[in-house]
Amino acid sequence: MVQVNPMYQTNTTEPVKIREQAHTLVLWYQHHHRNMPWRETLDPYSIWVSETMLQQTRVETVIPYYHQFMESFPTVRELAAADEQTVLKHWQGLGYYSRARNLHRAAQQVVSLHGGRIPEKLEDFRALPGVGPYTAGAVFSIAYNQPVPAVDGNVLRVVTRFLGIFHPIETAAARQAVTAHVAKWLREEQPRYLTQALMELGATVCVPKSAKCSECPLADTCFARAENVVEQLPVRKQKADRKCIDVVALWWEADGKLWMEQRPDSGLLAGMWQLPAWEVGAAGHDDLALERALKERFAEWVYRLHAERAPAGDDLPSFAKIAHEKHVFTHLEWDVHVFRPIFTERGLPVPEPDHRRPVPLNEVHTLPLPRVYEKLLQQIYG
DNA sequence: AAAGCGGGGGG
DNA sequence: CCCCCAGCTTT
Repeated sequence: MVQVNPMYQTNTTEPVKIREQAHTLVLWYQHHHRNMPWRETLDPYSIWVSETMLQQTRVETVIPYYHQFMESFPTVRELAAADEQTVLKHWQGLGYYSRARNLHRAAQQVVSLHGGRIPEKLEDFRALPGVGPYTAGAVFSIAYNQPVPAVDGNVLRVVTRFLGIFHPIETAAARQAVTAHVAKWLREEQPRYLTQALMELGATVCVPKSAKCSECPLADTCFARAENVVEQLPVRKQKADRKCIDVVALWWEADGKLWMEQRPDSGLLAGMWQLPAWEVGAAGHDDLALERALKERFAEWVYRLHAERAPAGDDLPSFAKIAHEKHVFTHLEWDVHVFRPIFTERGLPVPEPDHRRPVPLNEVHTLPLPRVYEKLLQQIYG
């Protein structure tokens, strides 16, 4: 259990104070909120889509994706009926692609298990893939106006500052304390407005750096404001540092088609398409070492079914480097080096299409591509 | 509890 | 360069 500083406990947690705070928050929200596409509807499906896109993603980034997505999939039934690659294509560039695949599967479950209506029982909605405590709280409080807390990064920042919670926000104790306080506020106002007020306050006033405390409706009784520790909250644990990995990728064009590969069904960039590529270990290889590594992988792939025709080491085709792009993920870093084969006169065996297949050049852009490969293709096409 | 999972905007 | 964003799932 997280103890709130006793000095401020009476300021913040008395029932009459809770009511005042909730009222102040909603009043502030009604005067200062920004307009957003998903704030023009109470349709639970629309709000669910927007909340899913907004996970770990800024509002400005989401807006164009939201419009396109809702135009293509106006209802949960149309989303359920779409194929996964089409849904992923709509998500291209947003990141965290499991969100799209989970939302798609969840839509199918809504149709098959709930008759196409978004569940109104919290337990049922929460059981859908990709629906965690935040999303459930957001949809239920905003669309259904039910007092279910929606605690996101904004709310964690606002409330840890307001109450002076110094436990790292990754811990269950801190989140529980924040959630409990939000639950008290929710009972005093329309959940729909209270939830959005907290998020809006965190997004526009109680921001991570240079918070605008002079504009804050809670400034009077805010712990961090009074103690001058606004910039020190919330407390976060430090995360492990990134690994850097060299990746060799292949540009192999023949007969107007480009060899592409689909990534595995789980893990990083699951289900997305890229140039045939192989990770070759920690970054820092020189181009000669990279080419050598690619030769090995290439031979393993292309000559696998043609062992008798496999040329000896020096007779393998050589490769010319044609592009390079560094790409930073949250937990790792890729140095992607693209090589083009320089074919010998007798040519090469054609591999069996599996997760790799030749794609007509004018169809490559229809596949869902990770950002880094989007950039590389752009570089190479010119 | 910790790690895996994208991408970009802003200080 | 670092931080962190309307988080969820798996281990």
